Amino acid sequence: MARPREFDADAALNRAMDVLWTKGYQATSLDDLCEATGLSRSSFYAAFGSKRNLLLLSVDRYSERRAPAIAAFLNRQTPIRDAFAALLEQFIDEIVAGTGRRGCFLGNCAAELPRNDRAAMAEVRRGLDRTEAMFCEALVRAKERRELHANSDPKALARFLTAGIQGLRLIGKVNPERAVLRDIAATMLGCLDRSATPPAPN
Amino acid sequence: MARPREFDADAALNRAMDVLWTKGYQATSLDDLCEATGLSRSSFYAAFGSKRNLLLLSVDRYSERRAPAIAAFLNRQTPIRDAFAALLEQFIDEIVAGTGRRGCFLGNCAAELPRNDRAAMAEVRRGLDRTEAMFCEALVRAKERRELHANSDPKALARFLTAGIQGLRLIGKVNPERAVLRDIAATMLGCLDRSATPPAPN
DNA sequence: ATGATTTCGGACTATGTAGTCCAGAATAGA
DNA sequence: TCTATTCTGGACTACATAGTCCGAAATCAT
Repeated sequence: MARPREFDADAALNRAMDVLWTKGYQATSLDDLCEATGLSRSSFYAAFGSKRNLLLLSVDRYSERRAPAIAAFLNRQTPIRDAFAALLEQFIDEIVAGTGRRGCFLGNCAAELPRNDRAAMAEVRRGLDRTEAMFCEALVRAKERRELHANSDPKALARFLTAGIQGLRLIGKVNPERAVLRDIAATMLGCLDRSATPPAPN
Repeated sequence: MARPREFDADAALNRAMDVLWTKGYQATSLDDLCEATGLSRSSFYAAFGSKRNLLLLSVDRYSERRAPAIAAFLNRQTPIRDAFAALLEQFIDEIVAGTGRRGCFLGNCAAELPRNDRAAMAEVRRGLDRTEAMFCEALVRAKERRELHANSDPKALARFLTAGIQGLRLIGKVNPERAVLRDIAATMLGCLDRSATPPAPN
């Protein structure tokens, strides 16, 4: 029994996240956020509480939106090596094209946020843990399919791939050359080959 | 024939770099820098021109200071694999201890700086290229010593290791657990083994 | 000592910032 | 229509910021 809000808080969060991702937290002003979302200051504070709180919401939203995109690669009916190759290839394509030049939002936050902001750090960590877990599950399944050696360690591989992708995307911000990124990705994938079971000779 | 300056510009730059490294560029105020260096505002501007210019100088200084530390590892008379293992181990020790929790200054800058700041990006890139080149030279020497397979690609390996270390240090900011970092480092080193020549059987 | 010259401390400016607040607009129910 | 309730625009506050400026202090050559 009152005036309904004139904006879609969910869409506003998406747009706000996008600005934080592109410009970085510190470099984004409230005016930037209000402009991007179309909200007035009062609506902004009613919806998100504070700039700092918006960051936490944005990090969460980012990893929520990112999960299905990654899952799409990992759930393909192809060898796990090919799945990761395709995933890396897409990151590289986006970097070279320019759209991927802003890096990973989680990585950017990890680099930029002060160490004493424990809540934000925890939120970033949750996001990274999430993709690591997805990687790990896919690798376990691959191991069950005998695509990986019996002595390979899916968890270690997942951790490595998570870190490696962060490294790749970070380098991409500064050095967006396909040749460079391809070298990185190819060598990374070699780690999967190393723990891969060679195709049965019969 | 005039009053001599009362401070050591070189030492001031080191201290300023340290603050930028620890707090990040945007989050560091001129007051922070003046306090850390002991300079007054006028002296600061006389010495460094601007905050932005200090950043460029700091990035350069960082990679200058970092080079010999890395070289010390790579010039050891040990197999290249052991050299990198020791290097990674040290990064991990520093992260776990806390001193390494601020990450790599170059990586932090790459993540934080706006994409349109081409000069700063170029400076960061120069720093990363420098360590990549050092890695590459060491790997070429190792290949000549037959520690690596004849078909291994030192340049690709160097690029991979540069990116991988960035990933490791980034993860370390958020997830400073030895077990995690060890998994990452161990898997990374596996890429060297893969292109290593197995010890001669005789 | 004197004067030319440079450095230093810190006050000052102009702008940008996150966050608050309220008067008026818009709605839903009576 | 009238009222209670919620939303919105934007003015406003209080403070932090990067950078400027100038009088005073310190030095060196003469």
